Amino acid sequence: MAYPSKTGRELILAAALEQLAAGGLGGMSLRSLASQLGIAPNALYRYFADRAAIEAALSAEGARLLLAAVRKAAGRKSPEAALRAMANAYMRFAREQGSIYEVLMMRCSLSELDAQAHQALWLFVVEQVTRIAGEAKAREAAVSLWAFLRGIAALEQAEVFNDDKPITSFHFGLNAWLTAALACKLPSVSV
Amino acid sequence: MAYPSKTGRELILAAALEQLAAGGLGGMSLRSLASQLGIAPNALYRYFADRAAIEAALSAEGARLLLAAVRKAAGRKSPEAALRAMANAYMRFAREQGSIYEVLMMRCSLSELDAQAHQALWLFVVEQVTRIAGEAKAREAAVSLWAFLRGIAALEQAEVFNDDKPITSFHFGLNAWLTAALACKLPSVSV
DNA sequence: GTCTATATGCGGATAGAC
DNA sequence: GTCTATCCGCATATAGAC
Repeated sequence: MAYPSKTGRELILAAALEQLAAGGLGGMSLRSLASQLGIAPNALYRYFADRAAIEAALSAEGARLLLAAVRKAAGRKSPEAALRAMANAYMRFAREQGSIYEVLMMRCSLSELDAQAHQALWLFVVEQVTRIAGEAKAREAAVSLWAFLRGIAALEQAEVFNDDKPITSFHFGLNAWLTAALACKLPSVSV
Repeated sequence: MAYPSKTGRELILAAALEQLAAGGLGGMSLRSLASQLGIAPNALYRYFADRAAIEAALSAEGARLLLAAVRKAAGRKSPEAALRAMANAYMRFAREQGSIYEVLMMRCSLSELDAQAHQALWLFVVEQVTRIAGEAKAREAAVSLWAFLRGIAALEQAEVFNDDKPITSFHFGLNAWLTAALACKLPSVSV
C-alpha cells in the first residue's frame, strides 16, 4: 500500500506489517498474506524460506523502529534525562506498536543481516547507559534496565496488576535503577 | 503415569505436565495427550472445554509450584535475605521448569479457581515485600521486582546477552531494587 | 452418559506443471 | 516465478456405537 516496491520481499513485509497491526501475530498467516498480495500462498516461498524467516525480518524491522524511537527520545539530553526519556519511549513503543514489539521480543533465529538491527539497538542503549554508569558497569546496568522494561511491558500487556498501577511501579523501578547506575560513577569511599 | 488418578482431569493434567517438560508448550497437542492416555482425542472435551482451558489449568499448577518454591526459599529468613532467596528461587524455577514457567507467564483467561492460585502467589510476594518496604509502597515495589525478574528470565531464555552475563545483571538490578525498597521504610527527612 | 469415528476448516509446507 | 494440487497436523464440532 505504502509505496510501489521493487522487490517482492519488501512488498511482502509491508503487507505483513499491515496485518500485524490489524490482527496481531496470530492474525497473520501465509494464506492471508498471499491473498492480500493477490498471489498464491506458495509464491511467498520464493522470497522467504518459511514463516520463521518472515518473522525474523519483521523482528529486525521492529528493532529499527525501536532504535529510532529511543534515539529520538534521547536527543541531546543530559545522561539521566536521556535515559528517562528512552525508558518512556520504550514503554510507549510497547504499548502503541504492541504487535511489532511482540515479534521483536520473540526468540527467533535471526539471519546475519537481521541480527545487525538488534545489535545496533543494543549498542545504542549501552552507549547511553555508559554515560551515567561508566564503562565498567555499563553492560550489566544496561541489561538490568532492559530486563526491567521488558518485564513491565509484559505485565502491562497481560493486564495483570491493573489495580496496582503499572505506571507507578515503572517509576519506582526506574528510579531505583537510576540511583544505582548513578552511584557507579561516584567516587568510591575507599579505593 | 505418576499415580492412579480418580478423576480424568488429573490424569490429563499429569500427562500434560509430562509432555510440557518433554517438548515444551508447542510439543503438547490434544492428539498427543489423548494418544498418551490411550483415548480418542475428542474424549478430552469431556473434561476441558478446549485447549485454552487445559493451558489455564497448567498455568494455575505453575503458580502453585512457584509459590511453593519461593515460600520455601523465604523460610524464616530476615526480610532482605528472604527476598534475595525468593529472587534466586524464581530464577531457578524459570530455568529448570522452563516449560511450566512459560505457561505460567502466558496471558490466558483463567477461571475463577485457576485465578486463585495466581492471587495466592501474588499475595505472598506482596506480603514479603511489605516487610522491607512498608505498607505504603509495597505494591509498587513488588510489581517492580516481579517485572524485573520476569525480564531477566526472558532475556536468559532468549539466550541474548550471553556474553554480558545475565547473572551479573541480575545482581545489579536486585541490589538496586533492594536499596530502593529498604529506603522506603527509613524515616523520612521531613514528616 | 461416555467414548469412538468422522468431518470441517484452519495452519504450514512440498511437488510438479506451465 | 507463479501456478494448481496435495500432504500433514492442528483444534474443533457433530453423529452414532456401546
